Amino acid sequence: MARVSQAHLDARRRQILDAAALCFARNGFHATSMQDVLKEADLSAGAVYRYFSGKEELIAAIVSEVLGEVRAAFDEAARQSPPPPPDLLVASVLGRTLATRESLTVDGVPAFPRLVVQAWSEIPRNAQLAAVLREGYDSVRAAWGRIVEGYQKSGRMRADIAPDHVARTMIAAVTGFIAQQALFGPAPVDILRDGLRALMSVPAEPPAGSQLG
Amino acid sequence: MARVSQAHLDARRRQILDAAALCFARNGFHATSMQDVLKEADLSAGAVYRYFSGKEELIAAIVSEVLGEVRAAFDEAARQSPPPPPDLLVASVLGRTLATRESLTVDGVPAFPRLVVQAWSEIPRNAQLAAVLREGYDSVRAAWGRIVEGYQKSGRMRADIAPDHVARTMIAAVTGFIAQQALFGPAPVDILRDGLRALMSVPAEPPAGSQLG
DNA sequence: CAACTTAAAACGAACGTTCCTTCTTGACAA
DNA sequence: TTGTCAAGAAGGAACGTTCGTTTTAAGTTG
Repeated sequence: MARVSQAHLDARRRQILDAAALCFARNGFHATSMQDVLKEADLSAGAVYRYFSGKEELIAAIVSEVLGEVRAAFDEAARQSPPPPPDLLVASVLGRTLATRESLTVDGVPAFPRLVVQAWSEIPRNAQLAAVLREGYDSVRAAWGRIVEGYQKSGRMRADIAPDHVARTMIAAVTGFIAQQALFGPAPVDILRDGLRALMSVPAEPPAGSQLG
Repeated sequence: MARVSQAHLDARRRQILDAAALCFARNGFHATSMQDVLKEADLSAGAVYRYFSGKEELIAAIVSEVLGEVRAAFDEAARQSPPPPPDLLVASVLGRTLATRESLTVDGVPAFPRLVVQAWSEIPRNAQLAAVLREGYDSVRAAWGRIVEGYQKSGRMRADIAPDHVARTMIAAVTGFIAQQALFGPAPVDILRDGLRALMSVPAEPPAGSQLG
């Protein structure tokens, strides 16, 4: 096989990445051997090492892809106009996240949430990945903070709390729910949306310093 | 050294566990070699293998400890009487979680949140740990569900949403914030408490089927 | 035929673990 | 109180295995 088409090269690369993602979702990055990946991809070592310089590059490629998908989901949700209320915003980013690579399953459950958790676990080890994640996180935080500011300026949300704190809280809700999916299997997005909606109906303590009756 | 006191044996065991926890928080379970642990514990292989049958047992011991601490934090928060409102409930469990093993730091930041994420990443690989986690999660979910029911019955929260959904949402918020700490370093608990408090001030969509003005 | 992909065997390094030795300790006899 | 001894904890080199990777040869296509 010589001078194959670019499409073929791309397909091979994707085939390897998909096989690796499956193995990684099953066993984690470092408990997965290259030979596991080779077997899953039904390819030989020579073939795989033509596309990736080694295991670390394979891990980095998948982590980047996963983090990129998550960030894209957050960004897309933030671009909705007009900005939906918090419960819908959170639900839409979660739905979009869980829709990525839906066909890639391990034991019948989606592999993607597990890959997200695996990616998190890899961050402390890799400064470059950490920088990418940090950049994406900061950007999402800022975008969501602006949306929260909108809530507050339009009077839909009390204004005595830093928008950034609310943004971080909403992000925590989404990522926490992704973790739940990774650990306990899939669940409808409605759970988080409704749960948030219920919380939104609870009367909170008044702002500190406010006049008491 | 022969027939040393039980206290000494316990101290050695803890010394090994602490060293391993530090290494694991730094590099993850499987990228940490036994020799890394030996060096960190300042002990020889013979010593460590007298207390643990192997690396897997070391990992299992630490994961169990970490999950146990997290579960204890959730349980303690749920035992508060009378049950605090959601923002305070969430803040108290988070505070309690982050207070565990506070002195165990890597690069100056607490190791515990990282260990939590590492534990999550290990779950798909180990059915026994998964069962332990599942049991703890279900129990916390049920306990928090009962609290939410209390909110609803006392009229502090709209009652048209399943208590379990709210419980899962609050758990997601806490775990998501733990993940943030693991990835981006420590942050005050107040962020999550205030963020939740702000969300609680947002008027939500009325229940489906409710009469429209 | 030329160019290049794939297969497969094999390599060195690093891993987890074991094994044997050395050293320490507490118990006990004198 | 002191000296001796057995028990067993710790040390550390060495083992076999497995890993990621490289190399070499065969195969395939334009």
